[in-house]
Amino acid sequence: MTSIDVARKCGVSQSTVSLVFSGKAKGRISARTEAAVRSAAEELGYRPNAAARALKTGAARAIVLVVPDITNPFFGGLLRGAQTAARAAGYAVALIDTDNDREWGSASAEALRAGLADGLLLFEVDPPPFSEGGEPIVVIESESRGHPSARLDVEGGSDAALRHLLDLGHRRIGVLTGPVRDLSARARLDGFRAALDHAGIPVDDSLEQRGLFTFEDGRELGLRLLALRQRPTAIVCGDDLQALGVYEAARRVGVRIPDDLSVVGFDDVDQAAWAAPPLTTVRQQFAQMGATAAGLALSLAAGQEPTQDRYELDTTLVVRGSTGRPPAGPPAVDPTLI
Amino acid sequence: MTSIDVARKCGVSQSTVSLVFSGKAKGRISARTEAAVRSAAEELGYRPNAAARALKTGAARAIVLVVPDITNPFFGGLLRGAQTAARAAGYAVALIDTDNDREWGSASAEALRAGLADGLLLFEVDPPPFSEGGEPIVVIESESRGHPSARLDVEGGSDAALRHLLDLGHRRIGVLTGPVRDLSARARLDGFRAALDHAGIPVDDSLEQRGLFTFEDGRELGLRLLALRQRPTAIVCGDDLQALGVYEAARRVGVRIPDDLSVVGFDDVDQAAWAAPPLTTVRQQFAQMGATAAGLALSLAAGQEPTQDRYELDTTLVVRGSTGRPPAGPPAVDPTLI
DNA sequence: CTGAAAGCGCTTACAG
DNA sequence: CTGAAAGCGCTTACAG
Repeated sequence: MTSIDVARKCGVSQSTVSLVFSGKAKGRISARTEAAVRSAAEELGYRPNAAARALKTGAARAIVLVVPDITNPFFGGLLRGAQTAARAAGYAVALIDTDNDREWGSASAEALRAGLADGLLLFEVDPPPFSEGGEPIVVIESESRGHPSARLDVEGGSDAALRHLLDLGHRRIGVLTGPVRDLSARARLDGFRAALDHAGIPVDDSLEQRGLFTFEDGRELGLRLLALRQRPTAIVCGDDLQALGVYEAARRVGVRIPDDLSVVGFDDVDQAAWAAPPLTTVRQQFAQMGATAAGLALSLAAGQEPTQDRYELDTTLVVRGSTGRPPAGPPAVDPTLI
Repeated sequence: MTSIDVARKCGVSQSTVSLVFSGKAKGRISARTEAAVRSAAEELGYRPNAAARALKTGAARAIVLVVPDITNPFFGGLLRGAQTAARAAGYAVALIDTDNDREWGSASAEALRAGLADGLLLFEVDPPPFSEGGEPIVVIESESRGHPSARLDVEGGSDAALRHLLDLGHRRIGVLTGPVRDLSARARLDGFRAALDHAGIPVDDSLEQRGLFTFEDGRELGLRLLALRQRPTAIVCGDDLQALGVYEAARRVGVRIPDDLSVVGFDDVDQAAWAAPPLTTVRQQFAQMGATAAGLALSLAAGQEPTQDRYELDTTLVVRGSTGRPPAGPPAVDPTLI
C-alpha cells in the first residue's frame, strides 16, 4: 500500500498524493482532487511511510530524550515538558530509560539517532563521540563537552537549603549525594560545601554519604548517618526520593521529623508535598527544563542559530514541615502551626 | 557521509560496507577487509542511516509503548520490562506519554508508526482504526478489539483484596475507582462488586467514588468518603497512588490507619512499601507484563505465529500494615477538621 | 570472498 | 492546477 496505489486508484499522479499528505496541498491542489485522494487513501487504508519520508527529507520529526531512571518522578516531569514543547512544533518525543547505565544509554541513543531522530536530549548520559555533523545534541544538567545545554541552578538551591538549616540553628548537618560521575550530584555537593564553608563550619567527611538517587539508597545512607555516635541534627538530600528514604530510616530508629531531625529534599516532586510531614525541598522547574531543552533541540534541528545555547533555570527553596530547630537548641516549633 | 564514501575511501564496494555494518560480514568478508572498513568509517565519522535501512528492510528495530501517565511508577515498571525484553532482541523501545489524553495518544502513535516502529504497545489508548496490514498492535490491559493482548488478572486481585477485608470483619467498604472508559478500572470495580455480592453484602452506590488514578483524586475522593455520615471502615483503591491520597485524607481528618480505617491499594509500586504504615496492596507483575507485551509484539513483527495471543498474568495480595480489624464502636468523625 | 545494479516509498524541483 | 522523473542511503539477490 503506497502512494502510487492511491494515485492509481483515483487517477492522479504520485506527486499529487504526496502533496496532499504532506500538507502542501494549499493553493496547489484543487479541493475536489484533494477530497478524492483522501477518500481513496482511507478506503485503501493508506498511511504514508515515515521511514521513506524521513529518508527523503532528512527529518523524522521526532526527538529522543534519554534519562537514567524514569521511575523517578523528576524525569516524568521532564518528559512532560519536553513533549509539550515538541508537540506544539509537530514533533514527537520518544523516551529511552537507561536504568542508570550510562553506556547503554549512549549506545541506544546512537542507534535511534541517525535518520530516525532529529535531535537528542541527554540527561547524565555520555554524549556519543560523533557529535560533528550529526543531529543536534542538547545536554541536560551535565557536562556538555561543547554541546548546547540546559541546566538548573543547583548550586543556588543547595546553598539556600543549607542556609535555611543554618538559620534554624543546625551545625551538624548530614549530606546525601549522588554518583560521583553525575555532574548534578557534584553541583549539589559543591553548593552544600560552599554554604558550610561560608558559615565557617568545617566539612566533616563522615557526614557525607554517596549513593543513587533512590528511596532505597536514601534509607540505607540515612540509617548509616543516624547510627553515628554524634548524630546529625539535619540531613540534606540529593533528591526527594533519598529524603523519603531518610524518613523511613528515621521511622525505623524512632527518630521524629522534624523534632529530632530536620530533612531537606531536592526537586520538589509531587510526593514531597504528600509526605508526612510534608517535605521541605528545593523546587526545580523540571517541566520548564524539558521544554527549554526540547525547544533548543528543535530550533537547532531547524537549522536556526539559537539566540542562546546555554540555559540555566532558577531554583527556589520550598519550606514545609520537615525542618525545624535542632533538638538541643531553643524550644522546638510545632510544625503544624507553621 | 554515506556508505559510498566509506567504500570509496578504502577501495571496496558499497555492499561490502553494508555487510560489515549490518553484522552479516561473518564468513563473507575477510577479517582484513572488515577491519579496513571499520577504521575508514570511524575516521569519517560514518553511521548508517537508520531511515534508509528501515525503508529498505521494512523493519525499524524499534517498538513504541504508549501510556497515559508516566508519572505513575506503575508505567515506569512496565517500560522497564518492555525494554529488557526488546533489548534482548536488539530492539529499542520508545515511550509516548499521553497525559491521560486517549485521542492524542492514538494520533501520536499513528504518526510514529508506519515505517518508524515495528510494533505498538498500547495501554488505555484507543487503537488506531487501520489495524489491518499494519505493524502489530498489542493491547495492554484494555479492550482489544481483536488485537493480541496482555492483561493482569485484575478481577482476581480485587476479589482477594475484598475478601481480605471481609475476613477481617469489615462490612462497610468504600471503593475508589478510575475513569469509566478504562477497562482496567471497570475490571477492578467488577471484582470488588462480585466479592461483595458473594458475601451477600448489598452494593452501596454512595460508597463508590470515581476519579483518575492519581494521589490528588485519591485524597479528594477519600475526603468525600470520610465525610459520610456512615463512614466506611475500609477503603479499597483503584491504585496505590489513590491509596496514598487516602492516607493524606485520613491524616487531615484525624483518622488513623489501620486503627480507624483499613486501606488497600492496587499495583504494589515501590512507594506502597515505603508508606507509613506500609500499604496492603494487590501486586501486579508490571515489569513482567511489559516484557510479555513486548515479546508478543516482537514475535508478531518477526512474522511468527505466536503460540498464544492473549496473556493473563497472576496478581497476589500483599498484606502489610494498612489493614486491620474494623474499630469496635460506631465510627465518629469530627467535621470541623475537614 | 567481493562488486554492480535494482529498488524500498517517499518528496521535490521542473516542465507543462 | 497536475504529472514525469530523479534521488534520498541503504540492502540484497545475483553474478563472478
